[in-house]
Amino acid sequence: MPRITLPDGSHRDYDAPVDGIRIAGDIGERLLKASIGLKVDGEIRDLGHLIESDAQVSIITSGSKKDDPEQDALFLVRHSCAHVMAEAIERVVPGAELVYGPPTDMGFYYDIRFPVDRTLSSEDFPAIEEQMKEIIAEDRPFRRYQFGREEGMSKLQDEGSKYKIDNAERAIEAGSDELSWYVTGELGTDWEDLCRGPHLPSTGRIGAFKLLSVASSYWHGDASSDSLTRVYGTAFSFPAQLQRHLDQLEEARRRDHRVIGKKQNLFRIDEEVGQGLVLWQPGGAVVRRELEEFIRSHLIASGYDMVYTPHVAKLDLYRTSGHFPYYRESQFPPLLAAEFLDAIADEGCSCAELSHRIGEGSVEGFMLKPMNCPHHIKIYDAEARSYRDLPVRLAEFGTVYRWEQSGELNGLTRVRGFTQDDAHIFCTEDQVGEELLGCLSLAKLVLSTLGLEDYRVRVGLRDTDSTKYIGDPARWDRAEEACRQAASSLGVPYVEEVGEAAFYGPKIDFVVKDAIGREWQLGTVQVDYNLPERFDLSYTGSDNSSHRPVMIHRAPFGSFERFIGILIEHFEGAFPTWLAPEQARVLPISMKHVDYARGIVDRLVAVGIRVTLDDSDERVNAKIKVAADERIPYLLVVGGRDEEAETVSVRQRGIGDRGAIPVDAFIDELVAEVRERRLPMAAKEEV
RNA sequence: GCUGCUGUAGCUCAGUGGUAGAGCACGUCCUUGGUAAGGACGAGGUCACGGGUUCAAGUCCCGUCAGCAGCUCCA
Repeated sequence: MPRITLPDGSHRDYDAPVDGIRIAGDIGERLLKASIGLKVDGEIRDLGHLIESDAQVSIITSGSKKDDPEQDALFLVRHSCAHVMAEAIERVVPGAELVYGPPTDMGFYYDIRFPVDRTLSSEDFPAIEEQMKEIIAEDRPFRRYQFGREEGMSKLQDEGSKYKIDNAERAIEAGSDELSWYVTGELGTDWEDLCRGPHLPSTGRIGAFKLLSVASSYWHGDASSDSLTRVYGTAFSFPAQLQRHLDQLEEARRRDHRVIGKKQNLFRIDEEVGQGLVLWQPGGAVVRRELEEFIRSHLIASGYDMVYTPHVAKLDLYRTSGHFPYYRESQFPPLLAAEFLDAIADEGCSCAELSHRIGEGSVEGFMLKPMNCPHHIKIYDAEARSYRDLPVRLAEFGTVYRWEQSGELNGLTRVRGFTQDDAHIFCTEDQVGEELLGCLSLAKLVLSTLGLEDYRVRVGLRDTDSTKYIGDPARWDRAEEACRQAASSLGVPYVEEVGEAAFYGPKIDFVVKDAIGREWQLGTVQVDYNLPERFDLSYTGSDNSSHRPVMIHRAPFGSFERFIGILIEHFEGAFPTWLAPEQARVLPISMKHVDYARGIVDRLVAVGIRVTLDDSDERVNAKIKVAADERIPYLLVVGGRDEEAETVSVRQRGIGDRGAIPVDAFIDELVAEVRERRLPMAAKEEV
């Protein structure tokens, strides 16, 4: 006799198993009409799911646009839309084999194996969408049919899809007693798919959908397995929701750092220079330099020593550190010493053999550095260290080179040569906690100055069941506790992730949220017991005996390339004045006022402002349009009236025309804004 | 690396087998203009690169390189 407890705490008793249609109908006609599914003891179910015993039940409705924090309704809509799309694709492309089609955070996809002579492209979308509209218009019910294991498996054997058989085997392995199919309409005549569900009551409840893209994927995510075609789409209960989603995608495209970077001449990636290798144009170089100076000033104030190290080192260094040849796949190939090449050529060494020797690491030469730590370790080790010297904090904006797969490269956010805000702290074990907190606090300060106030940290811990971690478990426990402590005392949200530690120590990752709510993974802080061991580092303790220091790697912003890419998108190219490549532009009303304008430029240059003069023979309207498109923070319009009164007429980005301001007062204001690294008002509000 | 799409002027793009185009930017001239594009004229291209098909290729085919979306990867 099920007792159904509703979210408001009230309950209804039934004397027989009951489904959601009955429950919703008992509550009210309007609720029934809006109902699309159930949540039974936290699990999403079909609206028609039969509840046989006492349960907590809430009814999922297509509901109002804001009223679905759990996205349960979207889950149902999207999952069902994936089925509708699959049916449509099978109609359009006979012989397509379905593999797997789940909903995702933003929509859904279906992985499909196409006949060898057929591929799918976005040109096929209109035909598929047409079929989907028909299926939705028919408003066919989703019906669930369950079979026992044997019966279900034999049905699948008859159908003969190895992918679906595999799905079923996995479901059974995961403990499922039965297999279920969903039929879109009538069993035997309409389309069906092996599926765990749940689904909408009928296809007509899909209010709006759109196919978005096509990509390839691998069966089981395994690159050596079958290659599948993945079709992406998204779906909502209401057309207005879809439109808002598409608007958001448009907003993200407008902020694309690759587009803005090109338009504002911040950086270039030139194919003759190489994939993933960034050329910083003068404008982008200003942003980077300002950021470097800002971070450097905080590093120095926090007790770091700045160092410089070369971009290459001998392979031996990386044999000691373990980077070569172990991580060979993600490094640029070694630079082989000329003497070495000559010598093995004399021996008659073939290319194949040379390649093999590189693979096993038995070559002599140099390598572009994939990490800065070995160099910093050598600087630590250059002096005899005592416990009184610790912690030693060595910082460098160190450029490293990594051979990212070509498909991974993306603007500034994934590149092959990049400069980290890197530092290595050598300390005693007792100092680890305090040093971790110092790293996090420094990052917090920098992020808040840039208006990136919304972020969280992830603490990566070891999986105690695994054997891949090196070092003393007791020491691991202490280091993990120190990471937890540091993260929690920072006062920002943090999550712990077991199994995410590096093999050599636990770590803390930064994830920031930008102006439109997207999350970006920045850098990490990592505790390392491995490298001090490999390089046999030591310090003399107060007991006059030798001890092993602990190392902390920290690059909280990751790299300048990625960080600036994120900043470009965060600010939509409208940098705060202190970072803006061009901070002000003087716009004379006519050529008669160019001399006065030039005088203003000189005065601003004298106080360190980056300012230019627009002496083009254009009207002021045109000059403003051009400068506004370039997102210049201050436009100073000057004409006869200003010349007489010693003023500039200020147009401020984001505010508009502020009218005439005495030159001295404006200069004071601008200098103060830059010195204090103030944020533009708009950016602050949005965060 | 894999799949799909794309590569034409500095930028954004049109051009589907028959004499390379537009807008912006750039140059010259006219205009001397008070808050989001005044006007005229001009210069600018090995149509990514290499092969092939064809009387004829920016256009069709193959390969290479590069970009984009996703997959996989990210010490």
